[in-house]
Amino acid sequence: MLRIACNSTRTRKLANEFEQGRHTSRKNRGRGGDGKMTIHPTTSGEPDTKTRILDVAGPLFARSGFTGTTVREICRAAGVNVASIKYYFGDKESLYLETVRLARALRADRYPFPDWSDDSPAENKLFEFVSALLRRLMAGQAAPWSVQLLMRELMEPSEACRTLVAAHFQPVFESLLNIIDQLTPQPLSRSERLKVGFSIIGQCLHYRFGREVVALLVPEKLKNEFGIEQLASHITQFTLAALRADVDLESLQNNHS
Amino acid sequence: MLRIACNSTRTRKLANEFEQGRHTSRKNRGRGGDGKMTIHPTTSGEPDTKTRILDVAGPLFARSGFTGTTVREICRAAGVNVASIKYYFGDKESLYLETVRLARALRADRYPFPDWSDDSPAENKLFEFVSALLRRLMAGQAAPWSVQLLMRELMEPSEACRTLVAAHFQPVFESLLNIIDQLTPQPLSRSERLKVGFSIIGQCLHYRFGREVVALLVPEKLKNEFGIEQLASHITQFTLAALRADVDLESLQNNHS
DNA sequence: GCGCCGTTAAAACAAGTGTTTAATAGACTG
DNA sequence: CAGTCTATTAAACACTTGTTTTAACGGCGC
Repeated sequence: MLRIACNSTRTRKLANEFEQGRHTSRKNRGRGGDGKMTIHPTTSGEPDTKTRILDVAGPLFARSGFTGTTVREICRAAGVNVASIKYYFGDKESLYLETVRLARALRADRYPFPDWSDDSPAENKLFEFVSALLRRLMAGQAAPWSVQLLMRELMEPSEACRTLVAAHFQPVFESLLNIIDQLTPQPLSRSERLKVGFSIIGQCLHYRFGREVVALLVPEKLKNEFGIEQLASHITQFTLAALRADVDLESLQNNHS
Repeated sequence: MLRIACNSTRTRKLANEFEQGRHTSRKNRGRGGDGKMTIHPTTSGEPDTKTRILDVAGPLFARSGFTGTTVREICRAAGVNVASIKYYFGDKESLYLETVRLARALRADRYPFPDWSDDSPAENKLFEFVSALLRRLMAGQAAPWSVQLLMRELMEPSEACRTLVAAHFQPVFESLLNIIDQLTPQPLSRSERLKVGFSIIGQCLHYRFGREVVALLVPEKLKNEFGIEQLASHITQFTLAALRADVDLESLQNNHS
């Protein structure tokens, strides 16, 4: 079971660690940022301005996206002046990039995808994978902002952090492919392997991306049969059945033109 | 095979027919719009201003969405003054609504989903369905703007036309459910039926919604194995296999807690 | 002619946007 | 204390957004 509560104190701490080696963005023409890096002038427990901005920008960007979030909104929430963004990050886009990087760092540290020991049967691993993915996708409001932000980037990556996001999701997908390998007695072709992988995460992602359609098409009284556990169970069964019977269908390959 | 070319002359004509019974929006405080409906003052072939706006707003909204499109952009493209939008539609949102309605009318008239005769085997119907859906989803730039716009609304419906869009996609989904019924010897439970339907369209939609991820995860040299025909073939086989073997898996139902 | 009416045009409006300036306060150093 | 550097502020800047005003144009009946 995944913990999805977000400890804000820990977030701030990690944000601080993270900024140490990172905060020289290319457009940083401000007087702050790079330089001799004085250790916090105020020795009180109060987090400094830069940390406060990052702390508050994450959830906002995660909720409303890049263009949907204004710098004034961020600064108001953080209780700082609008000029601080230029001072510490250069411009809005650099702040966004920094936020995505922070999200990735938080996620990698605290929410690694389960790396199951090899003794459990592959069927269980598949269920666990689907279940975990669904949980993250559907958490929505309840999910930590880092998850929301990365999911948003997964849907429509910004040009700037496309590779960053790819690097983040690649190993997840890779572990799914490994599970698939364990489920298929004879190895699939490279492209078949990928397509099966996409069929699985496609079934999962649909409940997020197509959330609105699902809500419209499922009658109210059946909604209680669409819980995460039940969906994960269905997707797992559907996939296992497809993989079991896959061999019989090779003959149908060229049935259609 | 579906025709996806968009005849602009025909579009204009339909737009005119369409406006006849429709163009009294609630916020229409302008002098034009409702009233005695004078038949085109200029008898030349040149389309009037309202039609020109609608004609040009459709593709723009389809490409960039509601907030991504500015009224000035529309008016510049249509060669009309910005005030015309208030005059004919009241405001931007009403124009957008009108555009969605027009898209729906165009789609319903010209691109009905295939309503196969009952003699062809259900397996073929499934392939045709998946193939048609994929084609519409992936057409992207090449698709008529009406399809693009409705697909956009499918992903994130505007509050205003949620029911409109639902009414549009409902019968499509219904026909998929019918195909599923024909493929399963003993009838599925109501929720199972829906879940199988979602598994199918989920696999399809993923190649649109998760387009970016797919592009990142498929190595360049395998890209040619991800054409629409091949994907449709895979999804069809995957689904058929799952449905065939579905019975054996009922026992696994309560395997996980 | 004259006024009427539907239509269009240019300009202004008010409220945003990201960004930048110039000034200020507060430390620390010489 | 003066000087310098960091940090922060209020205000302005330049621009875009949707919307609205005001005036002018052009055909029409009288």
